[in-house]
Amino acid sequence: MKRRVTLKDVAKAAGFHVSTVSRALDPNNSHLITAEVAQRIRDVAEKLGYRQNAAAAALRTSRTRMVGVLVPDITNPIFPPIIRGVEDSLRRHGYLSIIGNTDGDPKRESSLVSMLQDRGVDGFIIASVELEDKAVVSLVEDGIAVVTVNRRVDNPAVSSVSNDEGEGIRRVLTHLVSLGHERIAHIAGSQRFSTGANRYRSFLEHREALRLPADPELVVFSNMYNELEGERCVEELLARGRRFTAIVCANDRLAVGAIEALVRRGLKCPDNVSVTGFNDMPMVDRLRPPLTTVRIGQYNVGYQAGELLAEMIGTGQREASHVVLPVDLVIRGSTRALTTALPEN
Amino acid sequence: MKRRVTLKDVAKAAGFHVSTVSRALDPNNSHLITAEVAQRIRDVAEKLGYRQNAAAAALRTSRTRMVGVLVPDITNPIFPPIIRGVEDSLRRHGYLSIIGNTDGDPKRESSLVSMLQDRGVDGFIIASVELEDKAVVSLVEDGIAVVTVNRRVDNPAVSSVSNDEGEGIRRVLTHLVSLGHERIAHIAGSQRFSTGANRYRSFLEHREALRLPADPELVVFSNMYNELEGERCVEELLARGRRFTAIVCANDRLAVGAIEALVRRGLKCPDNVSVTGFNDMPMVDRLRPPLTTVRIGQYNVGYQAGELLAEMIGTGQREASHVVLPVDLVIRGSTRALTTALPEN
DNA sequence: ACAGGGGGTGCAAACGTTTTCCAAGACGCT
DNA sequence: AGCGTCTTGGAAAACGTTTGCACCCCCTGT
Repeated sequence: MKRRVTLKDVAKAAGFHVSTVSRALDPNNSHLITAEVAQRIRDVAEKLGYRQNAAAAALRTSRTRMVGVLVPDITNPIFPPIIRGVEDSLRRHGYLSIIGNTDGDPKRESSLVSMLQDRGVDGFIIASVELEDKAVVSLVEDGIAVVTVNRRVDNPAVSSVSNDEGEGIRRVLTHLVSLGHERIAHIAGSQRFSTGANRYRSFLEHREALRLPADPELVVFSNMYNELEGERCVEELLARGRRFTAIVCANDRLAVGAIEALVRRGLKCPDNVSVTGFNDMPMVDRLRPPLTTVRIGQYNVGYQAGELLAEMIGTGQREASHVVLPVDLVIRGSTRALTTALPEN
Repeated sequence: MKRRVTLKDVAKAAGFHVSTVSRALDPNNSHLITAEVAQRIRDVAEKLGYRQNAAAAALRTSRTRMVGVLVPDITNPIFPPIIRGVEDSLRRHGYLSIIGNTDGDPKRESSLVSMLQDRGVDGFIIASVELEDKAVVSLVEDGIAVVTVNRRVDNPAVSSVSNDEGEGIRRVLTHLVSLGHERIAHIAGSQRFSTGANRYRSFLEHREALRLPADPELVVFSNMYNELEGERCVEELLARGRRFTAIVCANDRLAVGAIEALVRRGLKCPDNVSVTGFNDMPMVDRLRPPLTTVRIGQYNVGYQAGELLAEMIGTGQREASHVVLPVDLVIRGSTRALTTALPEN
């Protein structure tokens, strides 16, 4: 384990002062140095295998070129592509991403945030955000660069990159209507999450625009985005005894659970009930039936968030911007036309 | 954005020298200080909201309390639970994990490694490893703490935490044999990966031990762990015209592709051919048919790797150890007894 | 009583950069 | 030729910690 090559070593070898070497090696300052000298220095540095000591640079500049990336749980298949997008984007700008899992717990989130602040990260990308998230808001108020991704905080001063959820829901509903469905239920996400709230709001909005029956009993709220909750919500829906021919779920995992519960109750999807999801998670195209869902550009959302953050850090600009990316409806086997031959029950 | 509180501030406020403060705040050195003084200093630090400047500490000690975690692709559902385990374990020891995706590309891997070395990480956990991985081996030779996880490098000096793959394959084979299968095919993983090589070797070994027909034409090698390769391999198997009643796949994704290709050729799983996977990925229990597979403790593998690495870093111990964790056979619907009369039909 | 010892604290020197401030020389302009 | 401006590169001061060493004081044993 040999000692690392420092600026001083390079300076000695090249016959210049360390400050000159520092300038020559920094693309932003190398113009202060005669091109020829700079080149010679770079050659020597290369030959000696010089590598900047990040800690020293960070100490001097108080910039670490690291950013914190907070997600609820990397194990949830929605997030890896987003993270991947973030990383790919940020790496191109020379930033390293440090990922933390919050488990959707505000305590854990703020503990992670302060842990990362101790490490001096230059900014945050946060996917793990509730509608009211004081930790995030206070970061922004402290002038730290923050971009929320996928979800959004209830405060326009916080930059965000998200999907056009309203459009996704609109597409789902018009698709179902075009298949003849009218009594359409909704398994909504938790209203603490911006996704849950958005999709629910859009559901109401477009249901009205499409002049569908506005029965409040057709909406049931889940507490978490998982299969079990999907099952529970279907049970509850059935218990209410209202007739419905389709269910719009706020999320794929809810939809998977919903289908499971329907089958258990002897109802077939899509024969008796059409079901839609949201997100287009991996594998949902391989289920029986393959899930009709809204595809969001997960990687792209992450990538754009990375770009936005890099720009905010680079320019010091703190004015919030809000990027909304388009979504696609993916029609598969879990939705089917409502034929009149079906019994009214 | 107020200035950060430094040791000096605390020292001034508490009326002690900064070195005393430093010692009081460091659990490893606080015993050098009168308990009462140490407590008073800690109180002051707390009140002022002192937070250590990680860059300065890293510069001084040349330890960053960060580790690099390299995986092929975080988007592959095998890895998130492993990463999660690694992170949870390392965080408990005060380390932050930096994740990098290598895409299985040795160039990218070594570029990431050196990028992380520049950042001065204290060690590496590497899941993205080929049987011969010079980058990894040279890290170890340089005295850097490295643990490979899930996969293993072809050099006993490199510590590893992995699954008992041989046992997994043995269980699969004995399960199939107990169902009456004899002509069992194998879709092997790429032999560049330790997983692929291990599972193939175990397949041969236990096939012989179980006195099954040893037809080399019943083995086909995939190039990558994905569904498309699974399909291709089944096509190839069918093209060879050998009879087989079961396929042991080196990986769940290969199995999913295999079933798809079988169906396309009019063969039903499990009715005509039983298929098994490996890994027990999320969702494979919800496929039709649900996949019989080998469950590996992904989270635990990661967690153990984290523990091992933390110990290596802490003690400076570089002697390699190899942890092998047990696996489980999960029997689901993709395997069925080979009988002419199906009772449950 | 005094030497020796040890525990507790202060001092100051690093760690490797970046960057401000200067000096000196080059060059252009009148 | 003289003056001012620009370019180039050197000196040195930080950045905030940790840590070997010196120092002081008090305690103890002979």
